[in-house]
Amino acid sequence: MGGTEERLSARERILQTAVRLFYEHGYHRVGIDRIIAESGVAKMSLYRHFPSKDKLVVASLERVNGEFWEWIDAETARAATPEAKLIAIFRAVGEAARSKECLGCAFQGAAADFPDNDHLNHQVAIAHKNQVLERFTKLAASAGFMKPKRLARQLLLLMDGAWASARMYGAKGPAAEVVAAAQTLIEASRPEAPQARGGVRRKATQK
Amino acid sequence: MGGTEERLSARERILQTAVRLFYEHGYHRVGIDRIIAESGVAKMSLYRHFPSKDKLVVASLERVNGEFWEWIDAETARAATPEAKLIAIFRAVGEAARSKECLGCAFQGAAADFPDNDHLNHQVAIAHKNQVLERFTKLAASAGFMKPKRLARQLLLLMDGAWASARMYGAKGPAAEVVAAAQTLIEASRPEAPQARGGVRRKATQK
Amino acid sequence: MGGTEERLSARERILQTAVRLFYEHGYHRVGIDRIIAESGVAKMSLYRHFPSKDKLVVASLERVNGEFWEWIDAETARAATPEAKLIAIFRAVGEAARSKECLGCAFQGAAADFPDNDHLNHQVAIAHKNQVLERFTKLAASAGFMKPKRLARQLLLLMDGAWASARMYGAKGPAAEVVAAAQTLIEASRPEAPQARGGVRRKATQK
Amino acid sequence: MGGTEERLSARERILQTAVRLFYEHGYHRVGIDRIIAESGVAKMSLYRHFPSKDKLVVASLERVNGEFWEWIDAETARAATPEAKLIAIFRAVGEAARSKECLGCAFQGAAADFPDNDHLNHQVAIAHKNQVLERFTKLAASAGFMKPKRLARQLLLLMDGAWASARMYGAKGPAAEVVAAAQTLIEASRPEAPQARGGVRRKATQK
DNA sequence: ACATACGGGACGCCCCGTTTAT
DNA sequence: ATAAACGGGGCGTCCCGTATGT
Repeated sequence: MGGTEERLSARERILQTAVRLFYEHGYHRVGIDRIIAESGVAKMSLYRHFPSKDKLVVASLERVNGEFWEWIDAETARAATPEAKLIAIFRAVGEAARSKECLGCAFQGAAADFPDNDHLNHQVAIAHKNQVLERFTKLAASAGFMKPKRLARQLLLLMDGAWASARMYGAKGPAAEVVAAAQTLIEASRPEAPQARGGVRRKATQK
Repeated sequence: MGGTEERLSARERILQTAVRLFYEHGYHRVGIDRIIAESGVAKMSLYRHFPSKDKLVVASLERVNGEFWEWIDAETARAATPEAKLIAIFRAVGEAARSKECLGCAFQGAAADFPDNDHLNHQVAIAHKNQVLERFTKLAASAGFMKPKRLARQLLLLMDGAWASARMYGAKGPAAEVVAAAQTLIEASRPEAPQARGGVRRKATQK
Repeated sequence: MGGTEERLSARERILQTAVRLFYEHGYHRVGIDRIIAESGVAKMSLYRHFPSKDKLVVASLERVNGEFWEWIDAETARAATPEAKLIAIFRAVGEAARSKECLGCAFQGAAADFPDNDHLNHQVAIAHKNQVLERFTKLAASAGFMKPKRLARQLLLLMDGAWASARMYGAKGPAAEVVAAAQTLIEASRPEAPQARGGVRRKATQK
Repeated sequence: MGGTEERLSARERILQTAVRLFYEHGYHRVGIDRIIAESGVAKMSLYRHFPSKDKLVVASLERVNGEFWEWIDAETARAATPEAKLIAIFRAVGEAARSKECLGCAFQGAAADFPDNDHLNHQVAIAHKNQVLERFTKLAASAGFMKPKRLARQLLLLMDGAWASARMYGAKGPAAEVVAAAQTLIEASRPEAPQARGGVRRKATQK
C-alpha cells in the first residue's frame, strides 16, 4: 500500500481516490480539494487530467463499470451453463451486498446525485444498467428461457433492490434473499413443465 | 393573495414546497432560499417551524411516509384477501413507477443523499423500509404463506428495484415487470403444491 | 479603534480595509480573502456590496479621491488668494510626501497595476489627475497667470514627481524640494514684470 | 530555426523577452510560463540562467538601466555645455514620454509592483533614481549652478512626473510641458542675476 | 536543450445554512 | 417580514519552482 502507491501516476491516484470518496460519501459531498488532499496531488495535476469535476465523475463511473464487469466475469467464469452463470451473479451480488464495504450501487448513487435525466452522469449510470440488462438477456436466451428480456428486467429489479438494500441496511438487509428470489424467477421462466404452477397461468392471463 | 393558498398555514406551505423540491431535485441541490422563495414565506418563519434544514428534511420524509401509507391503504382497500392486497400494492407500484411524475423512492434518495448510516435522515429512511417490510410480512402471514418474512424481504427487493428503475429510466424501465415478478415470488411462497420446487434440486446441482 | 469600528457598517469596514490594503500592498497582491479577513466580514457581504473585485477597487479609488479633495480643501481653506492656495497645496504635498505613512499616489499605483489604458481602474485614475489639472488651472486662471493650463500641467508634473519620490524614497526623497520648485514655476508664470521677479511683492499679495 | 534570432543566446532571448513583457504588462502579471513561451526556451534553461523570477526581474532592471544611460549619453553627446546637456535630457524625456511605445518609467513600475522598500527590486529602482540624481547634480555643478543638489532633486521630480504622465496619459499628457518647466527651474538656479532671486528669499519666508 | 508533468499554494467568484437587526 | 450579516465551503484558474524523460 505504501511503496506501490507512490509508483502510481498522478492520474491513477486521483482516479482511485475519486472512486473511493465518491462511492463512500457521494458526489456532492466530496469536493475537489478533498480529492487532491487524499490523493496527494496538486490541483493543477487534477485539472490537467480531468478538465472538470463532472469529467472526473464520468471517469470514475467508467472505472467502476470496468471493475464491475471484471468482477462479474470472474464470478461467472466457473459456472458451466448460462443458467448457472445467472445464479452465480446473484450469489455474488447477495454476498457483496451484505459485505461491510458495500454501500450499494455507484450508478444508483450517481443517478440520485444527478437527478436530471439529461445529465451526462445520469446517462452513464443508465448505460451501465443497460449493459446489465443485455448480459442478463443474453444469458437467459442462451439458457433457452422464455421471454429472456422479461426475465432480464425482473432480475435487474432484484439486483437493484439488493443494491438499494445494501445502501440502506448494510449487512443485515433483505439482500440476503436475493439469490432465492432470483432462483424463483429463473425457474418460473424455464420452458420445462410450466403446466402445474399457478404463476404460469396467471402469466397467461396477463398477456 | 387571498386565494386558496393563503388558507394554508405557513408551516404547511413550507412543508409541501420542501417535499416537492426535495423530491424533484434532491436534498443537497435544494437550498433554504429556494424553499422560502417558492413557498412565499420569510426565512424567519421557516426557522421558527423547523429549527434546521435537517429537521425540515425529517419532517418532509415523515410527510411523504404518511402519504405513502395513505396511498397504499387506498390501493389495497378493495382487495379482498391479503394476497390480493400484496398484488394490488405491486400493481400500484408498477403503475406509479412508470408515471411521469415518479422519480423513484424519496427514502432511497434520502439514504443516498445522507450516506452516513448514523445520520438521522438515513435512519428515517430505514424506518420507512422497515414499515414496508412489516406490512408485507403481516400480509404474507395473513395469507398463510410459508416464511412470510422471507417473502417480505424478496418483495421489498422488487419494490426497491422498481423505484430505482423509475429513478433511472422513467416510464420505459424494467419496473413494468414488477407485478409479474411479484406474482411469481408470491406464488412460490404459497403453501399449496410445495412438492416439487425446483429451487431445491437446482441448489443441489449447483454445488 | 475597537469600539467605534464595531459600529461601522460592513460596507464601510470593507471599504476602509480595502483602501488601506490596496494602498499599502497594491491591488494585485491584496486578495479578496485578505480583505475579508482583516475587515471581519463574510464573503457574501462583500459581494453584496461590491459585485467584483474591480468594482471594489473603483469604490476604493473613489473613496481615496474624496478624501484627497477634503484634504486639499482643508489645506487651502486658510489661503486668501488663488496663488496662495497653489502654494498651500504644494506645501501640503511636500509634507505629506515625506511622512512615514505616505506611499505615493494611490492613482499612480492603480494606473501601474492596471496598465491597460482602457481598463476602468486606469480611467478612474486618469479622471483623478484631470480633476487635479482642473483645480490647478482654475486657481492659475483666478490668479491671473499667463497660460494657466500650461502652468497647471507643469505643476502636475511636480506633484506626480513628488508622489513618485514618496513611493520610492519615503521621507528622505527629493519631494522636499517640491514647494520650492512649484514656487519657481508659479513665479515664472506671473504676468507682472517677469524680468524682475517679485518674491517680495508676491508675498505681499499673498497675505 | 537558423534565423537571426537563433544567433542570440538563450540568456539574451530570455532577458529581452522579460524586459519587454515586464515593461508592457507589469512584473506580477507576467509569469514565467509566458516568458519562456515567448522567448522559445525551456523552463530549465531559464532557471539555469536566472535562479528565480526575482533575479530575472533584477537582471531585467539592470538591462533597462544600461539602455537608459546609453540613451541619455547619446542624447547629450552633441550638447556643448552642461546646461545644454540638462536641457537635452529633458527634451529627450519630453519626446519619449509622448511616444506611443512609452509606458512610463520601468523603475517606477518596479517600485510600485514591489512596494516593500526592503525588497531588492525596490532597491534597484531607487539605485537607478540615485544615479539620475548624481548625473543631474554633476551637470548642475559643472554648469556652476547654485545648490546643484537642490536643482537636481527638482529636476528629478519633473522627470518622474513626466514618466508618470506618460504612464497614465500616453501621448497627450502634461509631459509635453516638461522641457519648459525644466528650463524654468534651471534658469532660476543660474548664478547670473542672483541679486534678488525669489527662491532664496522665499525659502526663508517659507519657514 | 526541449517538453511535459508535478507538488504546493493562493486567488476570484460563488453558494449555502444560519443568525441578527430592523 | 425584509434585509443584511456571518462563517464555511466549493470550483476552476494561475503561478512558481522542481523533476522527469529524451
